[in-house]
Amino acid sequence: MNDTNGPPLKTRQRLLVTASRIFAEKGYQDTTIAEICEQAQTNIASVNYHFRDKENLYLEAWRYAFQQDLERHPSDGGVKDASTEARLAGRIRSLIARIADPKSHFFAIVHREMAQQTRLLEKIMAQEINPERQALNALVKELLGRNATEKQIQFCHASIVGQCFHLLKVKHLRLSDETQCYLMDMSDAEAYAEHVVQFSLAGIKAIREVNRHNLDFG
Amino acid sequence: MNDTNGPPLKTRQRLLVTASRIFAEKGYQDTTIAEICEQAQTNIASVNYHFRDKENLYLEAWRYAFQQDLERHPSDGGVKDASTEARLAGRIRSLIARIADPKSHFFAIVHREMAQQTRLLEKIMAQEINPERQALNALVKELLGRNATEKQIQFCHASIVGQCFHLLKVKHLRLSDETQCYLMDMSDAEAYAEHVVQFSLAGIKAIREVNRHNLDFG
DNA sequence: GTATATTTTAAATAGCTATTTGATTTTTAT
DNA sequence: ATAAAAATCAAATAGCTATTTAAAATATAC
Repeated sequence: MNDTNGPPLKTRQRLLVTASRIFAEKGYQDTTIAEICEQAQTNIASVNYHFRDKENLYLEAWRYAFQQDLERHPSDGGVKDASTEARLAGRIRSLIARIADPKSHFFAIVHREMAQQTRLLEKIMAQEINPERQALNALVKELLGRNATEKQIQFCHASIVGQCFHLLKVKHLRLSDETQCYLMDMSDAEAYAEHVVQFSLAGIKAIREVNRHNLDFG
Repeated sequence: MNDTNGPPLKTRQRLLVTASRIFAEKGYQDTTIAEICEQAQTNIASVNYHFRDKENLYLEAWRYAFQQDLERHPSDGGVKDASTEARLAGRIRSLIARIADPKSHFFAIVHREMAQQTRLLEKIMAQEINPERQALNALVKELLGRNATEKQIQFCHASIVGQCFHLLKVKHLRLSDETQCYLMDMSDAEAYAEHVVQFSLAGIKAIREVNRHNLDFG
C-alpha cells in the first residue's frame, strides 16, 4: 500500500537512511540486507515487506540520497544571475561539495555503480543525472563560443566531470597512510574545487582560442 | 611447485588469459571460477591446483594484464628525449591508449577495484602504478615551475589522471544507445587524448602564471 | 618398463544470503 | 470495543559458489 507517500513510517524511514549509507559504503553486492536491518534495528523481513526486495530498496535509497544531497548542496551552487564563468564555478563547487561531503551518499553510490552496474543506473542517469549534465554542458558551450564543435563540448565536459569524479575515487580508496598521502589531501575539497575551476576555465579558453585562430587563418 | 617460472603450462596460461579478460569485464565479485574454467576449457579444481584460490588467480591475472598492456603501449608513449610538454603528451597518450584499447585489461580491473576494493589493490598500487605516478608527477612539477607548491602539483596531477580515467567510466558503461551518445564518442580515443593534452597544458600554464603573478606582486 | 610425480577430473562439501512463510503484535477505522 | 488492516518477527527455505576431496589420467625419471 504505502510506497512513497502516506504518513511517515518509522521503520521504512530508518531503512532508507541506513540503506543509503551502507550501500554508499560498500556497494550493492557487498551489502547484505541482514546488515542493513541490524543497523536499522528491524527484522530482515521488513525489507521485503516495505520495499519488495533488495533491489527496490536500493533504488529507493539511492533516490533518497539524491534528494538529501541536493538539499544540502543545490546544483547551481547558489549562483543565479552571474557571468557564465561564475555559474560554471558554482556548478563545479556544488558537484565537488556533494562528492566530498561525508554525509552525501548519492555520488558514492554512483561511483560503485560505475564499476558494478545494476540495471538501475540507466534509470538514475536519465532521471537525476542528465538534467545536471545538460545544464553544465550549456555553460561549457557558451564559454567555448560559437565555433565550438559538438565533440569539443563533449570533451570539455568530460574534462570537468572527470576531474570532479577523481575526488570520488581518492575519497573511497582505503589505503595505508603512506600510500594515501601520495594521492590527494582530501581535507580541503574546497581548495580542489577552486583548482578545478581555474584549471578548467584555462583549458576551455585555450580551446576557444585555437578555434578562433583556425577561423582566422584556416 | 610451479608458481611463476618453469615450463609453459597450457592450462595455467589459458586460465591467466581467460581470467584477466573476464575479471576485467565483470570484476572480482561477479566473476565465478566456474565461468572462467568453462571458457578456459578446464576443470573448476584447476584454479585451486594452479593458483591456490580465486584471489590468487585474480592477482596473477591482474599482473599478467599489466605486462601485456605495457608491451602494447609503453608508458612513456615512445617519447624519450624531448621537451617536457612532449613527454607529458606521450604519457597522456599512452595512458589513454591503454585505457581505450579493448585488448588491454589492466586498467579495466583497476577501475573495478576503485569501487570494490580487494586487499590486493594496495599491492598493485605500490608496485605497478606508483612508478608511473611519480614519472608523471615529475613532469607536472617541471611544467609548473619552481614556485609550485606540493598541493598544486598534486591537484594538477589529479586533473590529468582524472580526465584520463573518465574514459574508463564511459567505456564500461553499458547504456542504451540514446543515453550513451550523450556522453562521449568512444570511437576516437586518440582525439580525446589530444584534447586532454591541450586542456591540461593550458591548465598547468594558467596555474604557473598565477604563481608568477603572486611572486611579483604578492 | 616401472615407479614416481604431476596434472586433470567429477562429485561432494560447506558457507553464505536473499527470499518466503506463517504466526504474532500493533495500529487504524467504525 | 471490536474487527480489519498493517507491520513486525523468528525461523525455514532455496539457490548459488568457492573450496575440498579422492580418484583417474598423464607425463617424467630412472
